[in-house]
Amino acid sequence: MNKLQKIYRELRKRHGHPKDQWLHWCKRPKSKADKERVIMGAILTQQTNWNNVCQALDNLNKAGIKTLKDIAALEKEKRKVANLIKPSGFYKTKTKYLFNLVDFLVANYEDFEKIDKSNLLPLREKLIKVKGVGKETADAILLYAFEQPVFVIDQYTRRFAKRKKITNKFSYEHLQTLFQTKVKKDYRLYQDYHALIVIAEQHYAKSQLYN
DNA sequence: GTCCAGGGCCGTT
DNA sequence: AACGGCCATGGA
Repeated sequence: MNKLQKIYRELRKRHGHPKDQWLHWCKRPKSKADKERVIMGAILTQQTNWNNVCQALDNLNKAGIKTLKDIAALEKEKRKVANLIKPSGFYKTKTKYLFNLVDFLVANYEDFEKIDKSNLLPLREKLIKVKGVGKETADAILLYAFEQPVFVIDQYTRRFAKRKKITNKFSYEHLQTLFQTKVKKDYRLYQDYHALIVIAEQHYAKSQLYN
């Protein structure tokens, strides 16, 4: 058993199974609606705290905007969307990014639950070409919506890797390759592992608060 | 009032 | 390739 596998066991021992908890605020995305919400969240959460993202998603929901198609249909009323997502910050940029992504997905992957998952490699490249979608956002979409065994590298993962001295190189590629080669390729495991990293880092941050 | 949060783009070296 | 400025809100 390698180090990353041991760490996963320790995390499970200490924090239990993340169960349906994903990223502390949202259930493991199972239904198509959940997955579409995760896709919206992937843009809204860029450099933004979850409380603000929740408010934005809540605003969209209350306005009856629940699916990617709902957003795509508002092509002529982007201001409306912009106002609803204001709490998530950077709202003018994020409105553009959101429409870029939604337009791409609706046009090419509308029924993304039924597409051929044996040939998804090019999808990551296509996603990254969408203006506003970088590596992390693309990988979050692949892991949570397309259920691909892709390890998402974010600030929490980086801090965790540093704190645990998992490696001494922290580039996106290096960390991702590390996790993906040392941890069994299973999207559910990657989702759980990542959720546990977030939980662990939040615990750690709290414990450091009074030091 | 100040600081910062789960990125990504763009211009400059 | 690497770095810095920028985007904006709400909670601590």
